[in-house]
Amino acid sequence: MTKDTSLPVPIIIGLNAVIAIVDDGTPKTLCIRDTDDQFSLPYGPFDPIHHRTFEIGLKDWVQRQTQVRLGFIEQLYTFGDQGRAAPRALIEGGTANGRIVSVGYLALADRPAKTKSDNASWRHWYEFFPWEDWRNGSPALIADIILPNLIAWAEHGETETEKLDRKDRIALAFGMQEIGWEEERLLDRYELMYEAGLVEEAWRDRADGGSPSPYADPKVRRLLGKPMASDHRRILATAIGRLRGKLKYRAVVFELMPKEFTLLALQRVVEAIVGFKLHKQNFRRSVEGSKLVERTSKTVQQPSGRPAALFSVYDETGVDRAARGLAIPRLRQSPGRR
Amino acid sequence: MTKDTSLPVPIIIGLNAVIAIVDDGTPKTLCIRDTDDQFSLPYGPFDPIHHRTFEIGLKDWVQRQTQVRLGFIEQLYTFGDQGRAAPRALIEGGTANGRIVSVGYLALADRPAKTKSDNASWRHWYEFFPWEDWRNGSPALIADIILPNLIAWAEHGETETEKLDRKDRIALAFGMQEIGWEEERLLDRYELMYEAGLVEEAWRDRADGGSPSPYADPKVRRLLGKPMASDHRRILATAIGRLRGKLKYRAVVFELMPKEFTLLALQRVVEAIVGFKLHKQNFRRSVEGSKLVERTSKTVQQPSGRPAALFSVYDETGVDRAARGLAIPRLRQSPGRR
DNA sequence: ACCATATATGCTCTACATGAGCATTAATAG
DNA sequence: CTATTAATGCTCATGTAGAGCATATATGGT
Repeated sequence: MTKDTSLPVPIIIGLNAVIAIVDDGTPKTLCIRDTDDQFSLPYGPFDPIHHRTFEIGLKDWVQRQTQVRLGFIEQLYTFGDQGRAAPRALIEGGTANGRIVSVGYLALADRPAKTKSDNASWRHWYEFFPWEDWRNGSPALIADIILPNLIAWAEHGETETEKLDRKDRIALAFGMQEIGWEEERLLDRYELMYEAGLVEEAWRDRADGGSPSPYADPKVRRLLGKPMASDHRRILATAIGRLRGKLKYRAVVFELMPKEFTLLALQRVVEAIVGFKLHKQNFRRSVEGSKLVERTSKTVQQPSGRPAALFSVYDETGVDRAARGLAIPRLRQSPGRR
Repeated sequence: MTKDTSLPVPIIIGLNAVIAIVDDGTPKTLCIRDTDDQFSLPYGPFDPIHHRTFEIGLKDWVQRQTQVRLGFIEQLYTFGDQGRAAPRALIEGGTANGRIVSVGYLALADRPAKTKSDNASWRHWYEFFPWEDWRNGSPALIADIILPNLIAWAEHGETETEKLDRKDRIALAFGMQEIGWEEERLLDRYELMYEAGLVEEAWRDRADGGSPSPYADPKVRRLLGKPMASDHRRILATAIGRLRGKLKYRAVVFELMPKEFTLLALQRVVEAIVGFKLHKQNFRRSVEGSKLVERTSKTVQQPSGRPAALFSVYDETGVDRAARGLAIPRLRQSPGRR
C-alpha cells in the first residue's frame, strides 16, 4: 500500500436534520431562518468529544435547539463536495479554513412540537419543490416552465452525446418514458434543475466558478421553489425522496401518525408524502389486509357522513422494522406510472 | 440558535471501498491483507486538499493501489461511532489522536483486475458471511449454531421487554416469520450476531469496554466467518445488503457483466449476489421481457447441450439509471419468502 | 318522517405479474 | 441412431393491483 503522508486539512462534520411531520395533510419540515433571512435545515457541528455517535450528537442539539424529541432517525447521505457553501454560523465560528462535510439525517415526528426559538418554523415541503405536489393534478409548472428550460439546457450540451444524455435523464426524471412519474426520483429532478441552472442555489454557488450553462432568468428561478442555505435543499430533496421510496417497503408512515387514526387520515399522510392521490377503497383493502393496523371499537364523527372507525398500530414495538410497507394504490389518471 | 463554540477535535475521514465482482459464479471483493495478517477493505484517508469530492478521492487511490478502474460507485453509509478500531496505517501516520469517520462505498467491476500489490486479493464474500449462501440449500450453520446461540443471548436480556425484543429481531432477520428469509437483511443479521458476541470483531472491540453479553466460545466464532479489520466486515455487510436490494429496482447487475453474455451466465451472477437459486425459465421470461437486453445473432456452445444465445445490454448508456431492475423469480423451496 | 348530501365501507371485475413445471429444440458423445 | 444435456418455448394456477359500483350511516334541510 502506498501510504499517503500529507498532513490532513482540518475537517468539520456538520450534522443536518430533516425533521418531518405531516400536519393535517400538509407535509412540513423544521426550518431555521438564517441571518440573511434564508431558510436552512437545523444543523450543528458534530462534536467528537461529547458525542459517541452521530445520532447522539444530532438528537442532543436538535433537542436543545428546538425542543423536538426525535423518534425515528435515519442517515441519508454524506455530502463532501468542495465548493458547497459553508453554513454561515460555522464560518463565523472561525473554522472556515477547514473542509466541511455534512451528514444528512431524516427524522420523523408525529406532530409539530413547539419550537424554542422564533426563527425556527415548520415549513411546507412543497414551498421548496412546488413541482412535486401532484395531489391536485399535474403541476402546470412542469410543462410550462421546467421542461422547456431543461430542454433548452439539453440543447446547449457540448457534444451530441451529451445532448442525448441530458434529454435521456430529463425524460426519465420527469416521467416522460413508459414508466411514468416516479415520485422517489425527487433528487434526480432537483439535481437536473440545479445543473441546468434553474434553481437559485445553482446561480449562487457558481457565482465564483462561472459556467457556460444557459441560466434561466431570475423570474423563472423564483417560480421554482424557495432556495435554502448551503446545499440544504439538496438534503431535503434526498430526505423526501428516501421517505417516498421507503414507504413501500417499511412501515415508517406510522411514525408520523398519532396513537389512533382513521384510515382516511392515514391515506392523507401517505398522499402528502408521495405527492399524489390514492384510490381510497384499494388503500383500505391493502392496509386492512396488512396486519399492520388494528381496528379499535371507537369511531369518530366527521363534519358529515358516516362516522369513521379508528385504527391503531398493531404491534407498537416493531413497526419501523416491519417487513412490509403499505401499498400505494395509484390512480392511473394523474401520475400514471406504468 | 445556540452556537456551539467548543473547539473541534481533529477528524479524519477514511474512505472504504467494497469493490465487487462476480467471477465464474463466485462473488468476490477486493481485500488487503493487513500487517497482522487480517483482511481489510481497501481504504485510504480522504485528502481534502487534492480531492474535490469523495468519489474522486476514492477512485484516485483505489486506482493507484490496486490498478482497478472503478465504474459504478455508490455511497453506502458513514460510520462515526467511537470505539471503532482505527485502521493501523492511519494510527502509524501519527494522526491517531483524532476521531476517524469512515465513509463506505460500493463499487462494481466486470472482471477481476490484476492487483498491483501482493497483499491485495479477491476474496469470496461468503468467507465472511458463510450463512448467507443458500445456493445449495439452507446452510446448516444457521439452525445448528447461529440460532441456538442467538436465542441464548436473547434469554440473557435484562428485562422481559428486552428479551422479547431480541427474539423479535432474530425472528425477523433470520426469516422465521411469515415473510421468510429476506436476503437484503444481511446487515441486520450481522449486527445481531455482533451484539450477541458471535462474531470475532465483537469480542475484539469490546476487549476494553467489557459487556455482560454471553460470548460464544472461540470455536463457535471461528465458524461464523472470517473477521476483518476495524468495522470493515460491517461495511461489507452493508454493501452486499444494499446490492441485493438494489438488484430489484435498478439494472445494476449489468455493471458486473461482460459485453456479451448468456442468460444463464446472467442468472448465475444474480444468484451469486442474492445467495439463492432462481427459476430458470421464469428468469429468462422476465429478462427478455424487460427491454434491458438484446439478443445478438451469436451463440456459444456449452460443454454439452443446445448452444446458448448471447445477449448484450440494450442501452449501454443509461443502464444504471434504468427504471427497473431484474425480477428475482424465487423458488419456493429453499429460501421461500412469503 | 323524508330527502339530499357526504363519507365510510363492502364487494366484484379485469388485467397482469409470478411461481411451477411440462414440452420441444439443438447440441455432444457413444 | 440413441441417450444425455442444456436452452428455449409455452401453459396453468394463483395472487395482486387498478377500477368502479353498491350499500351503510351520518348530517342538515324541508
